[in-house]
Amino acid sequence: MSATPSRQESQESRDEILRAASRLFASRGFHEASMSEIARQARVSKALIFWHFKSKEELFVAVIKRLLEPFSIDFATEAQELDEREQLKRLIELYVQFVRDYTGSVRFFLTRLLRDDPEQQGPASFTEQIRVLYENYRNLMVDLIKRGQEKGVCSRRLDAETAATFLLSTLNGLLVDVLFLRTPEASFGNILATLESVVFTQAPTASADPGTGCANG
Amino acid sequence: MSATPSRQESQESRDEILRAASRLFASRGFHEASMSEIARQARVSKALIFWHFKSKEELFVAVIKRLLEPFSIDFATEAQELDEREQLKRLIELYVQFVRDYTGSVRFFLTRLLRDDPEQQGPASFTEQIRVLYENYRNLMVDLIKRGQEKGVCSRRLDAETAATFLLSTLNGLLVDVLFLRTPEASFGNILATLESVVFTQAPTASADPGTGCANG
DNA sequence: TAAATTACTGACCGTAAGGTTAGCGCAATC
DNA sequence: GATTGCGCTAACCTTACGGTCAGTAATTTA
Repeated sequence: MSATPSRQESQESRDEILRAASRLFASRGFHEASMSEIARQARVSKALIFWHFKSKEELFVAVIKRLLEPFSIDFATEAQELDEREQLKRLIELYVQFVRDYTGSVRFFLTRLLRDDPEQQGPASFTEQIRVLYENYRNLMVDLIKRGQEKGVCSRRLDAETAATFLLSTLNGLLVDVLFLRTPEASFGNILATLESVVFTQAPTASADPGTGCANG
Repeated sequence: MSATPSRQESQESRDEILRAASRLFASRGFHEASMSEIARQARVSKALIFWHFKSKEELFVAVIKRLLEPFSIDFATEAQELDEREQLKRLIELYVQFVRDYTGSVRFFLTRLLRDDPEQQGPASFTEQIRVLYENYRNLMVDLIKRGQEKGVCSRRLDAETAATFLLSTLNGLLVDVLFLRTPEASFGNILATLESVVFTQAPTASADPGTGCANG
């Protein structure tokens, strides 16, 4: 805990910088987050940042990498013995949980996604990375629904692709509501239940469920 | 079309500036859009911008006002003789259409919404304005659903508030999909149909509808 | 037609940004 | 125990920003 630099403290200062940078990039965006401010918050000199990372852009990329880490859920091995219904529920739960836990990062991602101008970007671009991640999650969902439909657990009213899009859209929308418009989360559970009533067939495993699924006039 | 300024050309140059500013603010955000670049694109001197608007912030506000104009839909008078079912459909259609027509503005709004940090803002803030607009739209929807439920046109499986949240969430999610992730719009129609099957009771006015609403096992 | 006003510009200013450089103190290597 | 190199900083450089100002040619007012 002294001012004597060592191999190990180098790593620590690097981390400190990444933490400060994450915070600032997330709350202000790339351009409004200044290197001086990052340095101040990380309690190091600005020059040290440029010693660790050769440009602001490189620092940014490092931050992104770090934020993206928790996304790599090894879902396949995590929830193998559950049936399709429960696996799907768990997948949705993971999504909601992730957004809750990493709200800052999600905001950050969305901001970047929104800003990056349409099309024409290298395949290694940030937008592309996120799209791939999202696609993977989505594919997992499509597979689950397909298998669920084969076993009669999922409704066939929509094909799996459409059902997944529907599911994800509503989840994303809920996310937008809470994140952007700051709607109270009151109706959240209710809505998830409705969602489930759309993708699943009638519940075999009973749970606290007020509505009985299908209303007619 | 000469270089002679006149009362009328003042208005024209002002418009030119607003157009350029809209474009740049939308594509780059507030901070990355520089006054010099706006001036260049509007083909006027930077000083003229400061003659029309006393600061960058003021220019920005003027741009916002302009972008917000098309939002004021006088829906009430537009679709009075339709029944609740058709009115709701029309309301959804308007939303989708708006997002399609003003994608740039919507991106812009979202970016702002995302950036403005949580809470603590004057009630006249931009975020607040948009939230009010959104609330109005939402209330319209809630009212329609309530009336629809009374007349048996809308399903009672969800209370009107929750149903509206559900509807809007999915719409927003679809929007995010198309806007952020650039998912093909293929499944769009299918999903809207599903949405309708959730909020409405069984269709009295028949249309091309493959699924029969309720599947069991 | 002289004075005042309007619409406009080029040159300029202070500030803050991203980035560089010269060099410091400490730790390990020989 | 001198030398090498790592971790780090203060001070500096260049560039681009938002914004100002003095001035000018045309138009309106008198």
